[in-house]
Amino acid sequence: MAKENVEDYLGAIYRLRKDALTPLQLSRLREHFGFSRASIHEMILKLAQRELLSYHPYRGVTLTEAGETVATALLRRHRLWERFLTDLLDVPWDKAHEVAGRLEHAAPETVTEQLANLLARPPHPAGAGEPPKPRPLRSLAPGAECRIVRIASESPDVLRFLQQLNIDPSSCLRVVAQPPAGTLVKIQGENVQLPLQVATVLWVSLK
Amino acid sequence: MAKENVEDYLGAIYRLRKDALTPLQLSRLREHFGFSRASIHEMILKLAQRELLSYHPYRGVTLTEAGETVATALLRRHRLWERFLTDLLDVPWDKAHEVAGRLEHAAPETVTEQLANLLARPPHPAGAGEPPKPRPLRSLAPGAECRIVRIASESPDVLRFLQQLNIDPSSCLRVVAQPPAGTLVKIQGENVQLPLQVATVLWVSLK
DNA sequence: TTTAAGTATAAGGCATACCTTACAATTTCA
DNA sequence: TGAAATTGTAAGGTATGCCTTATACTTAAA
Repeated sequence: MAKENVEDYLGAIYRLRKDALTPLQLSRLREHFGFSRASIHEMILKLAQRELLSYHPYRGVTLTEAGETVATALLRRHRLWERFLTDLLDVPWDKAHEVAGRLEHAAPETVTEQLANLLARPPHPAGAGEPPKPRPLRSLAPGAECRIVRIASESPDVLRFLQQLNIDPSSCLRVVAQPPAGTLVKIQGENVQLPLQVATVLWVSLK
Repeated sequence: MAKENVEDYLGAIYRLRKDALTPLQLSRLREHFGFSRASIHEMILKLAQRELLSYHPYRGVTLTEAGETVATALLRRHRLWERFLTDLLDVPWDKAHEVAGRLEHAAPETVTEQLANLLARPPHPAGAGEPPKPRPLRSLAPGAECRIVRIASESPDVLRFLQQLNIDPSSCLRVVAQPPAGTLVKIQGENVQLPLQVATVLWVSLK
């Protein structure tokens, strides 16, 4: 059983199960990977046997402690490679996510830690006080100016949408309106309507 | 047929066939990969069918133009990742070789080119004149001072030997003697006898 | 020229992670 | 409560890249 697949499954479960209260249904995994029901099921049984997760038929799966350790380590590596790609290599945001998904498996722990050191040298050595806490974009009142700090989605559709508008973490914008259908923002001098699907995954920090 | 395997075979053939005059025997590949004769044979037939190489039974294989293109591109990527790992992440030389062997498959061409840009910014912005041309260590007379610039081998034994002595590209040394059995050098204040197997793969630039 | 060493090839196997099809069990909701 | 939708499970299949064993062929050296 390939280490890479194990990690991918555990990582996906960790990330998809935002709501830590309920188990993650296998159909969510099915959507995510695009594999057949039977394949997902097969893998889940194997992972359960290894005690990396527990499986409750008709309910879903939950990571065990061991499984969560693997998943969080993977996530850390993923984020580091992603930052390396975007910050140092200027790879566009959505592509970085994809490539990081492969690099994260290729480099051993020790190497990734070195990568963390490299990235630790910040390009903008921090100013004075604490940075403002991130908040969901949807929580802002019209008129607010902010900077995007996180994109809480991995959906290719969402990432591509943002990519096309040249929006990435660090983009600055002003909220124009918050109609129910989404959020209207002014970014780089242009008014843009962000559909709910997109607006809800953006986290920003106020200016 | 996985892209990765194809590349590994073509890359190995390219590198092992130093002497471009004669085809590379399958037994060399067998030594290199440690696979069975039958497995090597099987892959070679597939690659020949794709016209990435030509196979002459009992003689060996030669890369076609297409095959060579793949191999040289791979080699370039390999070297870039290797430099990234050693120069920016301080990964030890032998480990960098191994890890680069996996990273080189994970990143697409475009990303690797960005990596080349990143590495192009030299840490020691070049001084005045041209850097001295590299020469084989064995060609130096006793007394010569030099810096290692290249290790023209991928044998794990050689790399490990050098690693243990803390010798890597950038190490400085002085030639003490050139007996037939190898090269006696003074490095970091210590006299070390480099066996021929090692001495012949070291390229240096004079100080 | 014969023989040993090296090389080619065929045939059959294994494990993995996918697949489809078909059917059974459970849950949800009208 | 009963039908519809979802989910689980079994059975059998595919492709890949590796394996071993066995036999046949070629080369090179005595």
